[in-house]
Amino acid sequence: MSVAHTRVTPQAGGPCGDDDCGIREVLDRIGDKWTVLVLVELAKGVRRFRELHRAIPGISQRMLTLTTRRLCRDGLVERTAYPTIPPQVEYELTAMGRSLAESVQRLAGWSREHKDAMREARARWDADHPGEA
Amino acid sequence: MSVAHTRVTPQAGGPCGDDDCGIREVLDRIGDKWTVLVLVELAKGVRRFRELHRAIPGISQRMLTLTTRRLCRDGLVERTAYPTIPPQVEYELTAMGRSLAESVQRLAGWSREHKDAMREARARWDADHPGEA
DNA sequence: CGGCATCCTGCTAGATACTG
DNA sequence: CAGTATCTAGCAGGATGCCG
Repeated sequence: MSVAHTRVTPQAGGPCGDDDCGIREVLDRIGDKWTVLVLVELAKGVRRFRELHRAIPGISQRMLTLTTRRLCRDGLVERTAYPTIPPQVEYELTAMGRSLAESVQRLAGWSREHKDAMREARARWDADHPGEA
Repeated sequence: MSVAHTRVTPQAGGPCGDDDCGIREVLDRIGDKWTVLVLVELAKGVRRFRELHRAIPGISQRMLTLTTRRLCRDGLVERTAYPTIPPQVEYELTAMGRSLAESVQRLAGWSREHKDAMREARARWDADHPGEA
């Protein structure tokens, strides 16, 4: 994801000008390591910070904070903080966020359908190309 | 996108075990900086190396080579080399590759539909949060 | 033309420690 | 509990030069 994405600066009307620029735009948002996982978890319902943290094994507090913040900034997630003690913060998908989560899950569907075929293709390729790391 | 993705090691049956693992799998393949652009360009038809290079502004030879190779390895692209002089290599989507390109373009559609809404959301957020980089 | 090898850099994200 | 701050490493990706 973001993948160090130093914007591709697609000049309008250029070769890739019309149909792929949109793609890079989404990928700059969901292409990173954690965003989709948060998205999918929130698609199941409202979640507190801690709950997200536990639901997504391996994510650090820092990355969860950064990821949720970016999602909020883009209007995909709504953050509600209750000034209780101890503090309590709830995250919830917005309508747009739910819509994105759906699209993303459709892509996940593709992945599940073709996972085996890809695994086989890779095995075949690796067999034919012995000199690979 | 590969995004330095050090595999999330999702234990089966875990909290995110069922519906997101598939997502990471695709994103590990299309989440990087160039894959989707190549995919989309090839969706338009057979392309030679040079043609791809010109069609995707900003990509380096190295990254184009790496990207096409990964796509070949995964069975999404077929590579045909003609041993002419000078050499000539053609790239073409496989059936699976076309199917993925379609899914990806649907996601791009989402992006185009919501681009403005996200831009506005971001503007609003930035206005409300002055202390940001 | 198409591709590989090498070096170098900047960003992403992990680890750790500290606050309200 | 829900963050923030800092420091660091590792890798993606850019630039350049050579080969068949």
